Amino acid sequence: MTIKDIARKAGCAVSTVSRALNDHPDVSEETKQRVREIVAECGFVPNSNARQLKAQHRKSICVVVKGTANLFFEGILERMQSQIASEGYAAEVHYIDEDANEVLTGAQLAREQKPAGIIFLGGNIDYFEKDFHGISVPCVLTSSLFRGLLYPNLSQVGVDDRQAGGEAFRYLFQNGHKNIGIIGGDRKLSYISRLRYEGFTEAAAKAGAPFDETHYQTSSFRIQSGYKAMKKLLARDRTLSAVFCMSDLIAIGAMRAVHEEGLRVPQDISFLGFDGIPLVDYCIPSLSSLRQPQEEMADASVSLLLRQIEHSDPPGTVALEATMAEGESTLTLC
Amino acid sequence: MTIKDIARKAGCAVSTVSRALNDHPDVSEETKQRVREIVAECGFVPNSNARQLKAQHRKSICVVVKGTANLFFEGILERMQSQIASEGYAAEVHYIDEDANEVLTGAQLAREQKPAGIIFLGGNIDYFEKDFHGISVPCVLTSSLFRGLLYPNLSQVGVDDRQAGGEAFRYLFQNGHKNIGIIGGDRKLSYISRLRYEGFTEAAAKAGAPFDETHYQTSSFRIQSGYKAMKKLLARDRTLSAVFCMSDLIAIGAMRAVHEEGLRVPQDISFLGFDGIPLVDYCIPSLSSLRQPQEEMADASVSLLLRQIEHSDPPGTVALEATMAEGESTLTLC
DNA sequence: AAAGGTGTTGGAAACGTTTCCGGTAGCGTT
DNA sequence: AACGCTACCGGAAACGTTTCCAACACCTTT
Repeated sequence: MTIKDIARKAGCAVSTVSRALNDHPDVSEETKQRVREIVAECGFVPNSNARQLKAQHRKSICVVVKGTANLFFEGILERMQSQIASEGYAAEVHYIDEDANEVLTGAQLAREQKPAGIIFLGGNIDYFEKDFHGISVPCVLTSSLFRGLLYPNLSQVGVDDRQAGGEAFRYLFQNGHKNIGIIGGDRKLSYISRLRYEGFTEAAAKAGAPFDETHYQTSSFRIQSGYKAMKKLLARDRTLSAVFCMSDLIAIGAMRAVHEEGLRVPQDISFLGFDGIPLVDYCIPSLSSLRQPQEEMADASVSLLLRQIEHSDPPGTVALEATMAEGESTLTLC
Repeated sequence: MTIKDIARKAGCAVSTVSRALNDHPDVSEETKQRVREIVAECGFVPNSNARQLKAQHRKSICVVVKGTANLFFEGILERMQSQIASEGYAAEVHYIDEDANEVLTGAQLAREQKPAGIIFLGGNIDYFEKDFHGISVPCVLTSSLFRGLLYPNLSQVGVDDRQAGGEAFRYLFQNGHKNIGIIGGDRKLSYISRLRYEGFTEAAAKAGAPFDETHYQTSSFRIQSGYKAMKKLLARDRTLSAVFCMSDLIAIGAMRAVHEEGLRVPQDISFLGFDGIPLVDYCIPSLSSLRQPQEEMADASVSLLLRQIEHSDPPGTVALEATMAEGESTLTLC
């Protein structure tokens, strides 16, 4: 079933059918009506490959997500999907491995599929200048605020992770915690982990309570990994009064580890998570968390991208703030 | 940059370049080599629209997921992605609204994009005969085992929900629970909820402990919804000794509600979840759950679909079993 | 020397759209 | 009667591939 068949049935030329379907002004209302009827009757849908081949671009936005089964990204994604759809674009989600190169994936997508734009959700994003050579697709990086990426078409949306790290320290410190542990990503590989760490330690130094390096435990951002990391941390030092976890799932795993060791949260040890996924309110005890504004991140990403696509606006940067959402997992000591 | 440019640079015809790129046997090794070098040098990637337009089909599999931010589907999806990728197909994930018509979405996808196959993950799946009229794309429904769908190209993968419902009852009953509540989906709309409910009540009747209808509380499968449902259930009857929740997230929300009402899990009230997402092991207390085999579901779905696609095998049905994963949330009364 | 086979290549059609360009009919104006 | 204008429509080229068919060179067989 092609446009040709429709043309034959309607007794007109293919070009007329095409114009009718695209609501072109120079085809009579009568003909349009007839074409539309036949199309509806046959359940005809234009072939998108042919359409896009001709158009040389596609009205679709690719979202490259690094890592799965992570309620934080899911929340953002959900919102992005609906925003993208409401603008008349198709959203295509591509999940990639934790350790895959997201920029390369993006570059391949750009060359092969020619989407109207790409959103990188999460990930570490390096090598932009190398892999994106010769590509000029509008992109948004929704993760953190990087410097010196050298790709001229890249917008950025994210919270200020360094500031959030400082916020984490100040919150715990103001509640009387001096002996604090951190569970986060590998600071050599994960830029956001490095930023949050730096923000935290700088605030600590400023407060005259320098962070003890041995209290940093590297972990992935998964729940199992948080559990294991906490066990290791406890094996080294059982006197910690609080732990800052760089994701809520890490914190949930860590709280379980603490529970199994016979310690209570928050009486014996306090926890502070990061992201503010809906789950934090339903943990027992509910988890204090630095909430990243998921909706705003999604909205800002989509609107930046669309402005780049539709009005050729230059790429922009939207810096948001992580806000403290207090739960029951942090004890006030003093 | 098209195949034409490559041909010009290589000093041969476009057809030769095409054959070289597809590793056709009747082009000399020497020419292939030359073409490959030029392609690599220019970073050329063939236009997938043109390719697919010619091929009349795409080497890609669409996955239609109903509902987001649900760790159960995410786990399956993750596995599916890797299986699909390892078979050389591209996986395209399309999330749709909780209340959208997934079959219609699938039909549209089939007609517009012509994927090699479609996997429906979750959802209620109705109207197949109506919406899929005239379409013949291999499909798999990964959710539950339905009857009478009337689409000849549909495979099914899922656990036996009716049996699992019975299993849920027997587990709680054997542990001495007589006064049991259920939180699940709307049985009029959600087929899996109906099946699980029927399995449960039939087993209850058989055991001589018929289920009290007023102990069924309708909910969506989200955590917030589970929380609210449990509050309602408690308002009606505080003497329940156990609650069977049709998803783990419902159970987590419900346990929080119970906690806020000053009851303890499992001493005052026991919980049994459904799905067996990784999170259940990290709850406090850890959640007993009827585990659906995520990996097997993903593997079976992909392999059924591929057999339909590649060998035109007839669609099949894979019935799996939900297995009890005991946690700390159920108390043995006797 | 003619015929046939093999290995390699080029030309051209085809996939299903969109869009440019030109054409026709009907009408009013000069 | 000739002209221009508008409204509508058809033909054909083009998008970037793949693939069928024909062509050619070279070698082997008769």
